[in-house]
Amino acid sequence: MESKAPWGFEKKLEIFSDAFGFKDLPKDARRELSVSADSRYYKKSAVIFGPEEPCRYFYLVADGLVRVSITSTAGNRLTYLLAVRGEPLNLVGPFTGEARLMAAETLKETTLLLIDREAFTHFAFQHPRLITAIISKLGESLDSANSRILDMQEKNVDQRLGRILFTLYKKFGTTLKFTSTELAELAGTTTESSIRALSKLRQMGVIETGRRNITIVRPEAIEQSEGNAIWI
Amino acid sequence: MESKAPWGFEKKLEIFSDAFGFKDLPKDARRELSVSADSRYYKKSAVIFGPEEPCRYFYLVADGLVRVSITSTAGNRLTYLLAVRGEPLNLVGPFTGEARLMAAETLKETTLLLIDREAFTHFAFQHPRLITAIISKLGESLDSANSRILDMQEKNVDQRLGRILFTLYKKFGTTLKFTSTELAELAGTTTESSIRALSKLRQMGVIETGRRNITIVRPEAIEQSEGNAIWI
DNA sequence: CGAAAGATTGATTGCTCTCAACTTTAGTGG
DNA sequence: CCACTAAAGTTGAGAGCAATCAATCTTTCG
Repeated sequence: MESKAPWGFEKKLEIFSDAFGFKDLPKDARRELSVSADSRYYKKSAVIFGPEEPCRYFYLVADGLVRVSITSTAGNRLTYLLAVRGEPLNLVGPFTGEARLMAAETLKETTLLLIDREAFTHFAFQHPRLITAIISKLGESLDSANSRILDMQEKNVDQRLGRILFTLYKKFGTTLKFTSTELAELAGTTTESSIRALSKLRQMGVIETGRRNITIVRPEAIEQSEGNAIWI
Repeated sequence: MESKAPWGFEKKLEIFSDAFGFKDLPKDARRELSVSADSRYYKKSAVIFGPEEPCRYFYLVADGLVRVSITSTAGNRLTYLLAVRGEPLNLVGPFTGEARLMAAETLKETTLLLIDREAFTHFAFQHPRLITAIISKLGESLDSANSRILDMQEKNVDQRLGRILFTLYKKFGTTLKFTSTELAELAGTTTESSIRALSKLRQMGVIETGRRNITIVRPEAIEQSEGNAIWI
């Protein structure tokens, strides 16, 4: 586990050298960013930003796990992104400054790198590659969201949950530390339905389950043949 | 109806002076674009680009109506954007050049302005305002898509169709020239269910219906109180 | 006038949400 | 260290919505 102390220049540089959109930038540019970025420690279940909240910083996960989600007026939460080391939380906010629907909170102890939004956009405009990476990532997210809409329409809960598990498997490996409720918020269903779907997969020997713990035993059984990938 | 002849400089400039993301650019910049843009005429129901097709141009609607949609392997189509004069069809493609899931086809006779993708991105990188507009628009689309996922989960067909009708009303006015199938593809349901929902609204005196024709009589009856807007 | 597109209605089925009750596990304060 | 409590997991029963299948009718257009 990383310490709560502020991160030094070298450690910050290491993140940027390894992170989405930044790794391909010239070293000088990454140094520049490392200087202007502050690290901030969050304990588990801490709120990073809420919906309707104007954007002040660009956030990059340095260590830990962050859930980015939107919540409907009816109270249903849709998890949109589970961000790990090297992933940004808000690609749009820095450019507009405006509030969106999204909220971000930590699912583990987490350290973020923060860059003042104006400083970030000023930097980005000088680096077309970064802009391209941002737009490309937004495009992927859009494709992913649209695929999820189609899934809601034509796939049943079992299939949606299978897709979610496979996506998580690719991102986190065979051991998934999530509750049934968290999976439900990814699959767009209820906790009960997600438990029932997990139950079937357990009986088929595809997964093993424990409290806050799912092990993928036979990933090939839930592999998605179709294109339409989902990113989480 | 616009002619099939190529558009002259002045008419192209007029579009850019009136279009999303471009209207705030300096006049010289808009002139420059008008020179590099070609106009192209499409008849009704023509395919502009298909899925899995690499991107060669940036497209802007000069006149007409274009549907941008994705189709699942099961054959269900989800309409993602109904683009009218001044709206772009593909904000991401020009930057990545890669194929996405989307397809675009005309719903009316349509004229598009095409800009070679490299020329467009080169131009965009020189105009931060345009970049900001693009990223902002992608953010809105993402919020819209996520709202639609939540709607699929917690709203019934009647409510979803009401929201679609109200959104179309704001964009096109009281007279909507769409089939029940097209509405179904917007609301994420089947043609039959969309007809049944329309039927209820007709009986309540909210709309009047005809072949390929819906008139919104009492828009306030379907006005959405909640935030979570949808853009189409 | 024939054919295709669009609109409509009915009947049936099944999925999944909801509500409810209960068990198990982990964590915490006395 | 134990009792208590909250979180998480589990299962069952019931109800309702909407997809599906099927049949029919109307309108438009070549």
